Amino acid sequence: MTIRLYDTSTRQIRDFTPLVPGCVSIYLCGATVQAPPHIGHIRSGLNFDILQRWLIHRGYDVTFVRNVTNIDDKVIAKSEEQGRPWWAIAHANERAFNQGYEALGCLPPAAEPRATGHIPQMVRLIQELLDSGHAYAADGSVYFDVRSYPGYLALSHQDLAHLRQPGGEGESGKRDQRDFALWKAAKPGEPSWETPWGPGRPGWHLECSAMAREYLGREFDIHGGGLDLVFPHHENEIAQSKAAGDPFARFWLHNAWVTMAGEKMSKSLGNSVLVSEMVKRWRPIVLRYYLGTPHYRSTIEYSEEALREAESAFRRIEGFVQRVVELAGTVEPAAELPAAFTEAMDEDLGVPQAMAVVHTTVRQGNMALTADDKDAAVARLAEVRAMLGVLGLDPLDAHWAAEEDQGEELRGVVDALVHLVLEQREAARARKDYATADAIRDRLGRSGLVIEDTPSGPRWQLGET
RNA sequence: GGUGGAGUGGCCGAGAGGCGAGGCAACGGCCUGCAAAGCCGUCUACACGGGUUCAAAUCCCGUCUCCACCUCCA
Repeated sequence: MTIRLYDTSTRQIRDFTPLVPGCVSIYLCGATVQAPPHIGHIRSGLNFDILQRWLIHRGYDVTFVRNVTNIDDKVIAKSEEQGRPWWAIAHANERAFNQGYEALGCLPPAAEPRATGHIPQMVRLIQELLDSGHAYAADGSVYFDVRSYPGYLALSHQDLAHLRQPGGEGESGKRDQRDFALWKAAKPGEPSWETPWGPGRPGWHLECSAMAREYLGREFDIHGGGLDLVFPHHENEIAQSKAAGDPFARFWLHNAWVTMAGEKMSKSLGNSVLVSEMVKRWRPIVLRYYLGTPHYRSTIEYSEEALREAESAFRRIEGFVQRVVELAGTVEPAAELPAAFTEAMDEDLGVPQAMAVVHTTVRQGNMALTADDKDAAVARLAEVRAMLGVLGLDPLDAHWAAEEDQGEELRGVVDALVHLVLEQREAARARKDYATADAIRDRLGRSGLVIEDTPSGPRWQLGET
């Protein structure tokens, strides 16, 4: 069974065969760090994190590069607005992005190259494009001549003749308004780097062509990003790289966005839900479940209710995990995944169908628990852990466990205290003084503790927040 | 104007010609002193109008609504 992926350029799901057997190279367009991330940005990182984890699980040696575009018009505009250096703004936002990725359990990339750290590579690429006649310098800027590259717009299946004429404000010397800047001449006071064409800064798009080549070579397997990057960003990357002779990416994967009241969440629309805010209100693992469970090519309509549902659904899974661990101690993840799970994931990352397998396995595990079949329960937990592990959602994984550990000492103290109280309640129950027993349970409930009586005695846990 | 995407039960969310994905909520049952948790069951849906087919949520034609991109975007 091979992995199949939806390729934007062919508009169909096709078999994925890596360039180098056993190895997969991925370039993901990460952040333009002009503002802190909202949950849509992190969804993108999360979707590709799941892709990476799945490829690793399937035995590939994955090289995952996620770039940081740390210089652009908006970074400069904010710098002027706030009177802070451009690099301080870029770096603060880059840190916020990384905190977001980290909070949601995304594996760190092999490299996170920054645009401004690769000016020489960009200059080299521009020179190649000038030499081959695909680019021209004008007024200190360098533009890409879109009409010189016949494959232009193949990814988005558009026709140059049908594009709306762009406004083209502030860019002088363009031969065609549809040409795009490889290099932008510096205006007075703007950050700039010296080049043969004068001081300036990279145009958006160039950094990705230069850095993908630097880290992954002239040809690599998968290039990813949000759907809104298809045009112009990825089209322009393709034009630059292919015109310079690079075969470039073999598969193009694009994730859908998160919407608010039907509209795309975006910095410019001002309908963003910041990751830093969400992490305060929801457990990160629940956020990951919420953002990572729908199919990556489906829009997620943000809603509080859906998040609450995610919390309930995930708690059900956690409840099973906890009960088996209490019964049998820690259970290692299974080496083999259920076949249905693997089939679902192989087909363009069918996470929703894969989650259905998780839920079904949880139900079987709960049945085993009820039937006192410890071996079966342990086996189901091993499967559940393995499946959740691939999705980055295993509650027993060190990443999430560390989070819980912060309260570990306190938890021990609370446990001792609660059991002291529960002993009184058990005594009351033993003498059938249910009024007292229920009063104790209600009292604990008001403190946020949910008490469950089980055949092996009472247990407690924190209620939903 | 060009290029795409979407509309599925109370809600979320898969599927893409024939076997009720799954979850959340609700209700009924089992279990429980009562709960909780869990298990079993119930709720038979695919925007609208036509058509093709033995069979359509799925294919075709048309219509409506919403969203996105067309040089700031994940």
